[in-house]
Amino acid sequence: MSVEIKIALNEGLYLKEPQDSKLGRKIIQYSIILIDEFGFEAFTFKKLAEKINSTEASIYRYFENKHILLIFLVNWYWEWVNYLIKINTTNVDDPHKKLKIIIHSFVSASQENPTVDYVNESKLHNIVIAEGGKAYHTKDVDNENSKGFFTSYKELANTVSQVIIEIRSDFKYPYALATNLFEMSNNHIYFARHLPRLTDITVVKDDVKEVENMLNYFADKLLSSH
Amino acid sequence: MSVEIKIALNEGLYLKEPQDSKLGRKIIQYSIILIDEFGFEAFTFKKLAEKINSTEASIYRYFENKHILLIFLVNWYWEWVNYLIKINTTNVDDPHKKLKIIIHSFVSASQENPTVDYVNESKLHNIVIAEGGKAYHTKDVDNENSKGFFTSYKELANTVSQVIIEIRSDFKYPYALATNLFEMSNNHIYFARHLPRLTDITVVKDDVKEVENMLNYFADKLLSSH
DNA sequence: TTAAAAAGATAGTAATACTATTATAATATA
DNA sequence: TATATTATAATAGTATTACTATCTTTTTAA
Repeated sequence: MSVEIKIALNEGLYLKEPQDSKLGRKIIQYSIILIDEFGFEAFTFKKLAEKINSTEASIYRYFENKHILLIFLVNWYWEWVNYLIKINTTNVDDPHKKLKIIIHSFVSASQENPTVDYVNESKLHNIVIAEGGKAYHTKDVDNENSKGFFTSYKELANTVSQVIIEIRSDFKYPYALATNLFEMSNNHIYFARHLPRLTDITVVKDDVKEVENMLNYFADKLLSSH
Repeated sequence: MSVEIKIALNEGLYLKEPQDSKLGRKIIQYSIILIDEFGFEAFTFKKLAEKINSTEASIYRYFENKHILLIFLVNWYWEWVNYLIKINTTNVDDPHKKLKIIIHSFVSASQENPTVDYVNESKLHNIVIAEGGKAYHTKDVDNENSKGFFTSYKELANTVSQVIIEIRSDFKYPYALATNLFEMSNNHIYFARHLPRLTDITVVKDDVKEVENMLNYFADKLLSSH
């Protein structure tokens, strides 16, 4: 038995649902590979078209431009993490345990099953780490936000904040802590790899347990009652 | 009496020191204004040249490209904040007080004196908030890091981490907390303005006291001894 | 089998991110 | 004050990027 997953994303993010056609899935698959390899700035639809033996024009039938494609991919990741958190926390009652599972999902969702065959979750996580902020750090953010392009992130923040409130209902900053744990996870994996003097932890060969320990320490301390 | 400040930055960041000539200072001044107005992606040397009645070629004599210019500006900000922290914490012995001053500098360095006449510190802070991450989220980060392009951020992180260690010498994550306070400050000002459901605080008319309170709360709680 | 939809092929445009060259203006030094 | 040096401006040009348009061929679905 295999589990079929199709992650439903805001319809404004694509001109034609890429998950429903062969070419669309190839666009997702190879855009992840190329953005991971060359970085977002050097990534172009032309290079992608060459890679998948298609044309720029065909790719433009799916995505308005590469910026929207990036938002699509990052949303996919947010949804994916939210989905994993949900299945991994069902039947878990202790909110402290739930938060540990959440933090584990933040640092290593990419190593989880089930996987979607045209998405390399590990590379996608690297894209979120290195380029994710560019999805919403743009002059068009208010307009894009009004179209619901960042709803998945808000839902993820909401999921996490609910658990935080379960732990301590009087905690003043549940949303900020939720987003901060997510951002901090990505930031410090990036720092450990590229700017190690900006952090205390190390990441050796994708072993992110130090990041996980740090996030658990921060969360526990911030949510402790004394 | 006026205080002359010249912030010394890594020499690899420019082809010719822009702070030493009229045109160079105009490039700094109006690049800040234009990046703040149009965002980094839509900002071009051509637009800047038109704005200051000069030419693209002349600007290219100062900066290799707009990405390096962004790194220059962000470095300028990091140095500026570090400088303010230093003068505002001299003769302050209590490290708790020092950390409060640091946090105040993070959220509102731009409202401090003394100022440099060709730098609008408030707009520069907005650039750091909205575009700052793009300075080091690039495929070239390791190469640029090896040239010392991010030294100012590391020095800032070091300054702050020393104070953290003064407060609690056994704290395991002084650098991570230092950078996290800085990143969190910028992130949550941005979230409050553009993606309010990702945070708990509000920022009305550049009044960032809620962010400041939140950072103080986080820092105190994380560094409390029980 | 046939029509509709999807994809491919090709061409073209405006803007971007530069580089090169030459001319002119400002400044520094003898 | 003349002259050399340097800085800036003016102009032109190129490769690449980020698209748009149109037409043909292939695939799929009724």
